Amino acid sequence: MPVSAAPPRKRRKEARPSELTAAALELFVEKGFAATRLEDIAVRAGVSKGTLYLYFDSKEALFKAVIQEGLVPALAEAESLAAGHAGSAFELLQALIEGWWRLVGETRYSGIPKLMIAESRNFPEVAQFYYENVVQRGRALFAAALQRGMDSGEFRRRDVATCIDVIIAPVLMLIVWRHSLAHCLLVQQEPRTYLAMHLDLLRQGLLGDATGSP
Amino acid sequence: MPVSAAPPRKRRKEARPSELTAAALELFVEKGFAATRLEDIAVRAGVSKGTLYLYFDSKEALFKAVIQEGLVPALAEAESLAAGHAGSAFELLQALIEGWWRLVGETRYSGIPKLMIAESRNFPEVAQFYYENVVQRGRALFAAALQRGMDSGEFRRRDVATCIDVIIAPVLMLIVWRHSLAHCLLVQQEPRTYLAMHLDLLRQGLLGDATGSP
DNA sequence: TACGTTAATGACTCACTGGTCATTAACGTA
DNA sequence: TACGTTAATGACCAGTGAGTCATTAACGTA
Repeated sequence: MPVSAAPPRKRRKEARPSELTAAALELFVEKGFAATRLEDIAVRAGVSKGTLYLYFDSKEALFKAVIQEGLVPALAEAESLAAGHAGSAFELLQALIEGWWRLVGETRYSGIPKLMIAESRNFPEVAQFYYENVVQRGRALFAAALQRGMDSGEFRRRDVATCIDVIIAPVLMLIVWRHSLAHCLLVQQEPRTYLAMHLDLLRQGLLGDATGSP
Repeated sequence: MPVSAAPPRKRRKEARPSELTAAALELFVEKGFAATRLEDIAVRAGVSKGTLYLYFDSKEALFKAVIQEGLVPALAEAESLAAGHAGSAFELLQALIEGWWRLVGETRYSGIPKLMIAESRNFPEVAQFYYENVVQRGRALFAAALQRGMDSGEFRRRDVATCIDVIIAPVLMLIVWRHSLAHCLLVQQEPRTYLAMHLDLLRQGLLGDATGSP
């Protein structure tokens, strides 16, 4: 009887890839691409390093898979959410921010923006993909809401593209913050309070005279 | 006569450290800590790797020096700028954001927030330093402006701590964006336009009834 | 000019990790 | 139960890069 027997192997071809990308996401977000060891990813996924190479050609291929799977589903859901919305433009904006928090902020995928910020310049192709398939689609979602509000006179007229980025920044910063400095500080700000404040300021900032003075 | 003579050495004990931290800052911001080679830093600073070790004990020590020198002087300048300001609270806010852009956004130090976002969790001690000596001091600057505006009735009453973070987020995001995704896209947004939009939305969001309805 | 001090160098070491592959064993099937 | 397929393993290899140190040469001084 061996003192410490190796745990019995399991053959789970179907489940491995997603378990590996899940483990990789966590570690890439925490440490960054270069500082993450494949060995650690494998261990976290409950396999050996060799197994990882059955499913991914290289460390970089694994990284690409993590980004490609990451936010695209959440975005699709957000798009259908927006399509089925019936309230005012501001309520839609509110729903989008709320949805962003529920679909991304509270999930493990909230780490992806931090990861892309850190690694964009090391992986321009991945950055390109992320820009086209996440950033632009996310912007379009907010842009539609803004445009609708301006056309109906609910919002003041402003440059939509610029306006979007200003509106999204606090929402993005919130999750980036929680995955970076906040992790070392135990000074957890309450996310809902923060988002409510953002919407409160926004309500006054967007609503108004409707004259569209530039 | 040697075909390719090594360039003559120069003895410049005083200048080396700052040249090394400058080179290190650029490369750490671009690639991250782990993916940056000390050899590359040395070459960019015009010295050999051995020389680097005359001035810094280790790669991590160099990193700490980069962060510690980085934003502290700019912050001191911003503090004196705020102390000498005489206009309305909103004008002070405007001046702070303008100053932030001039003193940080347009300099090489604008990369530091991106760097800290990427590396905080790998260097909790450095994160702690950064939080206490940069984040908190920066917040205090904005907090004073906000508090003044609320006390005088210029701004609506809101929770100052939360409000600050919402206000700072777009300003921070602007420079983070420029050091990450924007670098791969050539889709350069005009920073001044963006900041003007932020202030425009803010003016409406902060100013108002002064009744302080929560 | 000759000499001593020390800034600067770059070849070297060694630990580490991405990637490989021969071997092992889990599981379905006959 | 016996056997074949293939998922899984982990020892191994090779390239890389942080950190060292004996040697070199710049510069101030006598």
